[in-house]
Amino acid sequence: MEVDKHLPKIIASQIVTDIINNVLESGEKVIEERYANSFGTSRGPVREALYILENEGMIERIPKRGSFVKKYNRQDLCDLFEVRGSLENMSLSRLKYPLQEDQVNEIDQIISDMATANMEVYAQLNNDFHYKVLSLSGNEVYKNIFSRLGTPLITLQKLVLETPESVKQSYEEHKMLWKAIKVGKINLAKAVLEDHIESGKRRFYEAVEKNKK
Amino acid sequence: MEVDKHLPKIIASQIVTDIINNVLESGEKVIEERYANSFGTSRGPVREALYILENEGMIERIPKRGSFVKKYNRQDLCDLFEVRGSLENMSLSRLKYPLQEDQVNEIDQIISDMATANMEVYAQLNNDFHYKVLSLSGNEVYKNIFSRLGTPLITLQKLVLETPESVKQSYEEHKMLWKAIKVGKINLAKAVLEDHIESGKRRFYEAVEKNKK
DNA sequence: TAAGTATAAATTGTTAACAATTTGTTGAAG
DNA sequence: CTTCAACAAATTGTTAACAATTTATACTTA
Repeated sequence: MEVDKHLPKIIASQIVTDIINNVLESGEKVIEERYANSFGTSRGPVREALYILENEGMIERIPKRGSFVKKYNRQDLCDLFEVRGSLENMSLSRLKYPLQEDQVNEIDQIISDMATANMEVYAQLNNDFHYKVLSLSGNEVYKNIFSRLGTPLITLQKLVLETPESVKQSYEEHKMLWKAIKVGKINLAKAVLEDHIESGKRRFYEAVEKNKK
Repeated sequence: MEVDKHLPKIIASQIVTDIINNVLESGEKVIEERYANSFGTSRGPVREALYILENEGMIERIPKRGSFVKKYNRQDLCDLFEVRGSLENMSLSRLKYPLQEDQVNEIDQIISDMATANMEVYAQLNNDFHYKVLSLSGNEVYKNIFSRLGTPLITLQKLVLETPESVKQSYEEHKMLWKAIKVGKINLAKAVLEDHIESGKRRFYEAVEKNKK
């Protein structure tokens, strides 16, 4: 990971961490001055961080009221899955073969890392995988939109991937998808992707039901 | 139009106007102090306006370098069309009949206004139409993403809708699409939408070719 | 002239104080 | 007990000055 000296981004990343770890709860107000104090800065950079996070879909800013941790309901999260999948599906139509070797190697590495990753790491690798696959098409617009959808999904992947079995199943799906892409079977890849999205949604619903109890 | 007293939004809207009217050219640097002076404010609110516009895809902010009017190439714009269409397509699957009467009336009104609108107004109405259609599904995530794609498209619609004939053709397409939605023929609507996207892209390419000369 | 370097100017980043607004609290009136 | 108004506290919005950085300019040297 590269170190980013841009202060607002550092603060933004800390806020995301706090959201993931439930230091900040869903719907909670994020008070500028508190983060300013905890970083020993003024409110300016915190403000900018909040704008960045609004862009990433983690924060909802209401003028003169404040910034709140964005609440997603079940439907919202399924929609995020769905839109992300749809973008990825479209990007598959754009692939140019042969694929670039370095990009292939990167994704190979992600798949390989997935095999032994714990839940937290897996959630991040999962996001990386989908981002890299989308990036294969070289499409800037898709990449841009994707990166705006990804962050909320990472935070919820932890919930979805509750059991080792669901991680295992997700892993197998990724391996299958990647194989289909590598050998250029686009239509197969699209079908696998569609299945992957469906089972992702299903796992998500199951996890939510479980958490209710 | 409602008056918004939130200063950064007012400034943001002025910057968008300047971009549309080519007062600010594509790729040009937007200097904070100039807008601060022209509004008689400090740089703070201008800064926030630029954050907002970054979120809307109109501005690209590069840390410590500045804010630039975002450049879109032909491929980017086609992709924006495509993603917007894809979102709209997905939302069509979510429609619940009977449609809400007030929403139907609003869209009827837009279609009606389109008949006599000039190019500038038409571009805005066009965006409104697609947004309202998407909103019929009540899907917050789709609406959210859509509103992040829309602004750059408005600015370019003026280019696409150069001739009265292309406006006329676009108008007929919208009428057809809306009719199909109203009578609940979703699959027909999807087909019409797909055509609409394709012809939109085609008109865009033609416009670009023309402008080259 | 060309390339590189020191300097100056312009611009963005950050801060701390103040203004405006919203939110919370208390107490009086019904 | 509830409702409402006045006040107090907390928080966001804005400002102006200063710091850090980038960009432009002029100058030196080969």
